[in-house]
Amino acid sequence: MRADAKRNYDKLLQAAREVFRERGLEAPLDEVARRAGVGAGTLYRHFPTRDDLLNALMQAFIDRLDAAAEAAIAVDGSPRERLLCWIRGGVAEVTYSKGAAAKLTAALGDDESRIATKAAAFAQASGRVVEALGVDLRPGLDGVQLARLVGGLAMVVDQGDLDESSFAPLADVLVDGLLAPTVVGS
Amino acid sequence: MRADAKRNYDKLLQAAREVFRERGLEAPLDEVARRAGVGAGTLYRHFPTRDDLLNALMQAFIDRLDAAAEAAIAVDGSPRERLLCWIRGGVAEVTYSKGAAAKLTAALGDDESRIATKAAAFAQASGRVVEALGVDLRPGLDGVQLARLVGGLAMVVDQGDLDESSFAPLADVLVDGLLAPTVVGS
DNA sequence: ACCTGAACACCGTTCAAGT
DNA sequence: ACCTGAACACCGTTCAAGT
Repeated sequence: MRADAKRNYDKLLQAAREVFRERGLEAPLDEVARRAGVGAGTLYRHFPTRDDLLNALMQAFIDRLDAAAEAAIAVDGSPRERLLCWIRGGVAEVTYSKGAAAKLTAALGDDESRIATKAAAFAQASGRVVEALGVDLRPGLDGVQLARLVGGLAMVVDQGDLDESSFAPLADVLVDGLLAPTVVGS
Repeated sequence: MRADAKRNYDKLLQAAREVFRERGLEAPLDEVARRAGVGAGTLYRHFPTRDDLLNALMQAFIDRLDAAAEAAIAVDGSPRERLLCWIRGGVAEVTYSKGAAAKLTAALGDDESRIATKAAAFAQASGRVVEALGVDLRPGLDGVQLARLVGGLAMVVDQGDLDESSFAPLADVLVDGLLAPTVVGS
């Protein structure tokens, strides 16, 4: 890639990061080009669709999501506490940008999605938590299912601008439902 | 309301019902006006915003939701079966139109929403199920919380086009988390 | 009173002309 | 090769002119 192209590519990513954070993932793309100081055509050359731009932005997001999963697995406490840590961490990361939860959850079952690799990373991070919790979880649960539930809760938070006191009881319901019957109520 | 105005109002509702069903809740409004055979201005006179149009359409939807709640309460079986019936019925109604789940869930905590009355009806239907299940449910649960969880699951189904086999385990997680600890695992 | 539809605004997307 | 930005298309919304 030519030096000026690389520079424009980076300027677009930085501008998109700012614009999407301020105005959500449906923000006008011409604002992204304008703030990056490039023509509209340059944006479309580098990122043919909005989701391609989003996909490039999401690398850092996935890194944080992986870190949240590792942190949850490493929690020194009960299975319940480890699971709750992942649900809290996962929801917090996935709701970082308005609309991201819906896009990621939709991409979980769609290989054709432009952000399919990011959704797969979300499912894999969930899968690592599932494996770490092992027999403490209800049998048959897999990473995709857990990611869907975390994504669903994240969408509720995203749509409703829920604060901590509204979020906590919903997370509790999810945790109790996810734990193996013998552990529930302990 | 003048006779011709009433006629246009009804034609717009019928056209919107068809267009929203075919193309989702974000379908172009000029298509609604075109199919109703009226000018664009007439649409905006009767329904200043898209959500006002949606709100008018949703009356029938709320009636079906109420019926689903009554049916769940009347189920001759365990609390688990009654709750599962409501979750299945609620999700089925709320996902009837693509995008409806997200709109309704967002409106659950927003009195300013143009569909606030419909969201309130959703919460009340959930609340009736909560009351009917009484001590079988985890303590502290209210209709809004249950509606949020049903809405979250409905958004997951809506976003991912889930089939029955993918939906069932997620509904099971929710049911187990919602039941009182002493009942879980029975 | 209510309706029509042309007109304007906004934004996504393309492409001819430039460097 | 890559970039620019004018141009086109689409759709939401308004409003002057009609009935």
